[in-house]
Amino acid sequence: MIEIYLLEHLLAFNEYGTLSAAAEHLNIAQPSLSRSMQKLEGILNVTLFERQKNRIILNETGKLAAEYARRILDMESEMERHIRAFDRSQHTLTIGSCAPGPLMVLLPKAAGSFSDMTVSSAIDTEDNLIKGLRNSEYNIIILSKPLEHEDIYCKKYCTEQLYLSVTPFHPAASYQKVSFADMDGQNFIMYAHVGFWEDIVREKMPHAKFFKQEDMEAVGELAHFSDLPSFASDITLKTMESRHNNRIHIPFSDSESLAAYYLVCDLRSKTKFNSLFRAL
Amino acid sequence: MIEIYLLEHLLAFNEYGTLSAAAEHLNIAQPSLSRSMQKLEGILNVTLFERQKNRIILNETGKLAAEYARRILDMESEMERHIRAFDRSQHTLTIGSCAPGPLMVLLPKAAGSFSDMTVSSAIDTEDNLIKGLRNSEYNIIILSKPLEHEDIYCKKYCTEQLYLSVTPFHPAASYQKVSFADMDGQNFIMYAHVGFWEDIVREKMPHAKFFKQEDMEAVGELAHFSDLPSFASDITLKTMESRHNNRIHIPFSDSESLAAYYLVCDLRSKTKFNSLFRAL
DNA sequence: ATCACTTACGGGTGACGTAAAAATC
DNA sequence: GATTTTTACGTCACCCGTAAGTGAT
Repeated sequence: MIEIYLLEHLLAFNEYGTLSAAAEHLNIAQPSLSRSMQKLEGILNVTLFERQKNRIILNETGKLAAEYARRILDMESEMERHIRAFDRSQHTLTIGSCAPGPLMVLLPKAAGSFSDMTVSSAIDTEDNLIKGLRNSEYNIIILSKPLEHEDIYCKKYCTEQLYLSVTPFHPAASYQKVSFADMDGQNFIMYAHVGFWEDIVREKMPHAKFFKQEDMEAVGELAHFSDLPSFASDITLKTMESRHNNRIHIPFSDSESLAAYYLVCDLRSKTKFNSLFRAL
Repeated sequence: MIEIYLLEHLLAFNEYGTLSAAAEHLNIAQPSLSRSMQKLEGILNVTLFERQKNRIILNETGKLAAEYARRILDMESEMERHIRAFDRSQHTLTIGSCAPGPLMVLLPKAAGSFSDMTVSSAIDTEDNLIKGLRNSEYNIIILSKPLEHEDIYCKKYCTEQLYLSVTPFHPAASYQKVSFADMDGQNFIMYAHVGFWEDIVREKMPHAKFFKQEDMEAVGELAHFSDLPSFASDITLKTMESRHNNRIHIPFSDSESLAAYYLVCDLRSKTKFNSLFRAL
């Protein structure tokens, strides 16, 4: 059998035209390369070069050999790349969600159920989530609507109620409930990665402005030191105690302010996640 | 890079299920194979096996690796096979003909023009000749009709006149000319590989019987020691003097008994054969 | 003289074999 | 006890580098 290093040497010679130049690029001595080419000819029992006294050129057979060398080396590279990627995917659980709320609940449990795996997560649009599930970029996705399909497992997970978060001095502070219409036109502090919530508040409060903060900490800081209203939810109020500071939280009354979440995964991989699903 | 021997080892393990069995078939010691598998994992920086105390099994990543190993080794085998075949074809000139006559003239000249190449020849049907030229099984073919095509070079080569060969005691021995109809119904000795001539004599003498001889020598022997008529041509009479022994040769009068031959080759390879074509 | 290739020779890596240990059946 | 895998250790092959030689530019 022809070992890979011989194919690499052949390919380098094909690329650089002389043994010396190719040897230079391969970081080996030139006589080594000379011997490699002779060895190749010996293994194949075929002449690959036209040899002049101080010049060596691939003949037609040699060019064919170089072509095969290229293909084989390409396939080896692909093998290494693909196997490493596959191994990564075997040890990584990627969860995509249409909103951060359900991740706050799910991620700790996932980390517990799959302690040997790296759990990563992302907020994405529902369309991208579904696409990503199909091409294995996501292992589990969380949608705000159920997804019915023969190859898909889908299970209702939890709900999330949106709250308005204001200082005690805000006019709405004494309300029991508040509607989007009540707050339209005001300026809000908002976390940048709220997923589908952004679509909802922009649609329901078309005249409002939203000061988006990339950093979750920044939202807390700004809310603490400014009078601007912001958002919260039953989930964030439970998981992030700090958000209560000096703020009054009033549930929105509109039906859109109550979201239902659905856990979705590929039916083939459902068994892998059963331990997690049962723990919910 | 992963050397080929590692892929061979992996594939053998995949096939035989245990290191010991695979090592046996590879004709290496079993610890060597154990180390090869560890080395593979090291190069890829990936776990390929589920290891129990005295058992080792490919995991999903390992199965994927074995699949790639199979593909790469298959491609290597194909490379070796193809290159050796190509090299052979580079040193072999294969001439196919619809009849043996023109080969008798052409082969010596081809051997002279291409002294560094092996010249081989075959008699075949015209359909097979044309197919064989297209897929490079033949480099040059000789047809009884011209072949017009944009990628094809075609040149009139020579003619061949068919003769009847009889003993002086045969009724036809005194004829100046003889027609196929005159001889229909008689028994002939015939060389088995006369190509398209067989179609012609069978068609023109539907009631004749032909005793086909695989061996060219056998035709001469039988003709010498029997009274049965046989065939000759202006070409065979010129190139094989022995055929004259005790025989009278009378030309057939039918138009079909005069064949015209055409040299045909691929237009791309015409330059390679120019020296031969000019020598004609 | 410089460049390009080949041959000759010595060195070090690493692939292999043998031996032995540990674990399972 | 038989089988299977892993670790340890010594050996030898072979791949590489250096040096030297030949021929061409």
